[in-house]
Amino acid sequence: MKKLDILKKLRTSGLRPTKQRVEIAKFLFERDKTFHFTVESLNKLLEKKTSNKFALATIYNTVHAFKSAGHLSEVEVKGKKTYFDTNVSNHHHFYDSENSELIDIDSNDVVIQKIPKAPNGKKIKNIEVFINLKN
Amino acid sequence: MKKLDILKKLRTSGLRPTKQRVEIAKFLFERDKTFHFTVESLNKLLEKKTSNKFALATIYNTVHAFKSAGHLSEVEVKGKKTYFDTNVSNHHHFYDSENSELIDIDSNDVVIQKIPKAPNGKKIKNIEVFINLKN
DNA sequence: GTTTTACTTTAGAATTATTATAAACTGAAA
DNA sequence: TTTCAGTTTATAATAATTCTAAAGTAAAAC
Repeated sequence: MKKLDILKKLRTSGLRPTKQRVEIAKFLFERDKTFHFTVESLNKLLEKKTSNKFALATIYNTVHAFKSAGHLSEVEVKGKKTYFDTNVSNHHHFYDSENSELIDIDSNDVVIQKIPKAPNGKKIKNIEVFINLKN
Repeated sequence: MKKLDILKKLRTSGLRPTKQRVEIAKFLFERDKTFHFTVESLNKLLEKKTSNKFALATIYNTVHAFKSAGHLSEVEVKGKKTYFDTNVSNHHHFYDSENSELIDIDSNDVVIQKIPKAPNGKKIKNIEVFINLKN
């Protein structure tokens, strides 16, 4: 994803392309593979990789703004930190608790044959499959 | 589950049956349906239902002790609070984000036809299916 | 282009959930 | 009963996140 696309991505989702947002968006979205992170890990990586330093609150603000705009998704992981994922399409995860690592699973690699129907008056929004790993 | 069974349950898992543990265990395990809770919700319910009041730290200690002993399981739910479940068998969940409610799904009600193989050197520990609900 | 305006960033305080501490307490072994 | 290790408790500490309000800045209005 090129810089122009980043600007477009931000603008079309109603996010003013400030230098912080552009910098963070480039870091997050200019990559081939999907990227999983917590605010803490993102902060550390940004400190290393970019010359700019961002207030921690800015990273929280930005990540939430990106999530609300649909550019990031939140992943269910046990523990107190929130995990985010640059893959916003419908997909699943391996979770390796040894090193707290998430690995994407393509939606087509999981086939569910049978699921219960939703309770009274509710509908199914989405299904998330979590495969926990051990050594 | 009767009181004697509660005592046995605690003793056989190496937990000294103190009056706090017995009281909390009775509240958690003497019921037909499975029970989902956070430490906060459990604390509130215990305040109402029992005459005794427990230090918050005791509830944390006790819940963790029960979890370590295999009497409670932890459920993956987005957000910062930790959810626990009195159902420790292998099963799945509906999650209704409208009212932060978890509903158990019997293991047999979900059939997975195809899953990817685990990454290099890793094995699959377990599979958790999460069905998010909407209205 | 300058001014204005609304949105954004920032540092630090506040909040929330959880864990640690250390003194007092209590089951159960001796 | 005495002893002792395990437990409870109030409180302090920590960790992750959110709030606040002042200063900064992108983009609209002039």
